[in-house]
Amino acid sequence: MDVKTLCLGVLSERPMSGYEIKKHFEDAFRHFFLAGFGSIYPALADLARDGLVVVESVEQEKRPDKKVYRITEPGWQALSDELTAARPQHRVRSEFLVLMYFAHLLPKERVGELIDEMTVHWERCLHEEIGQVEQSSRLPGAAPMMPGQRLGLGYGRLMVSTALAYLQRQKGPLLRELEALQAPGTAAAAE
Amino acid sequence: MDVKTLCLGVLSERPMSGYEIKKHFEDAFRHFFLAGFGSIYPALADLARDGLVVVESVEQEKRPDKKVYRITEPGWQALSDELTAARPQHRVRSEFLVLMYFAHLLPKERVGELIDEMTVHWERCLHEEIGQVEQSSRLPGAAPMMPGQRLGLGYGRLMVSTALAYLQRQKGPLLRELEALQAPGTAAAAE
DNA sequence: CAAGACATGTAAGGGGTTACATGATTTC
DNA sequence: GAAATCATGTAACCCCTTACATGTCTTG
Repeated sequence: MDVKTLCLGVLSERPMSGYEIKKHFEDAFRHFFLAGFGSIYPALADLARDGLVVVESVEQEKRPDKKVYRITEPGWQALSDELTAARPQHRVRSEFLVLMYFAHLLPKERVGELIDEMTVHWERCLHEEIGQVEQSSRLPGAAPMMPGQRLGLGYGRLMVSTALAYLQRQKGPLLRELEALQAPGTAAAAE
Repeated sequence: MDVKTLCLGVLSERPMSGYEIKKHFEDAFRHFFLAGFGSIYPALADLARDGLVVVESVEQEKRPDKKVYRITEPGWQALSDELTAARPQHRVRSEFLVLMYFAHLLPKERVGELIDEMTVHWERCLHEEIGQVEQSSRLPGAAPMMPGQRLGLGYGRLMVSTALAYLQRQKGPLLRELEALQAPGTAAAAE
């Protein structure tokens, strides 16, 4: 499943510009799918070329023109086909855990810093997410969240908070074990 | 951080062939970093070209020759530099959660199947992992696990089992909500 | 006055996945 | 007899990331 399908997907909710699509990506599936302008704009151009979306230029005052994309009938069909054919994959690529795996090769101060950095990152994730959920639920007329969207959001929050708690539990013990390794009787310094 | 660094990393434990490195990747960091032969073999060739590893061809009876790679002094330095410079990133790419996000566009039977498929996958993950941990701890002389390695393994197990429990909790409610959406008074079938 | 939001794109490059190519041995 | 394990590699391709390029308006 590629960025094109994701664009079609968000356009199934309502017409949007490329810029808005990126924001929507960040709001809706930040913790399981990300894409930059460099992938979104070419994807939209491809979709338009293939007739899966139509474009309308909207002039704006005091702003650059906006190109609003709207999904077409063939677009709905393509989206449906794509969603039906897609395998439910799920991959994690974590440089952080790789670094932890090799923690015994690093100074233990650095290991502590890495854990702290990850902690801060995940805490920000959690707060931003909660903020957004409150935003959407606050607006009375806003489109109600679909059940699957709630599931995804709940999943993200659960994973991040679980990971955070685990890290906090493990940090102390890990650093103590590393210390014990690096100085078993203070005799290992000279090779 | 790329496959080259990961190869150097596992070679810091002991000399290995490309084939063994792939197995090690699968054993040690299956749930946060994967690489196929198509990335490992070229990576090893690059490392050898740059003098970060040396190769020794080992002839075998009834088997193709093996090329055993060993890390060099410059290799240790490069590994150290790489680990020091690396940012602790952590990305998830989940087609499964994208599919759940668009669950309302799918037949609810398909949604159930997707959840079941993911459940089976994660259950297998968990069992294989437990099997491997038991294997390594059973062998008395085997290299004891480094603290960071235990952390990574624990993280993986916790995440997978948490995700599994969440999915099982949410499956029923999700399907019921989708049903309610698709038939609000049995009137939505005709567009 | 700087930073960030709004707004759209291109081009190069990098890195990984997939498929192809080959072949013996062991296990079910 | 088929499938899995052991064993190494190449080549094409695809997709994404990053950097570049441009400009206004608003907010701190």
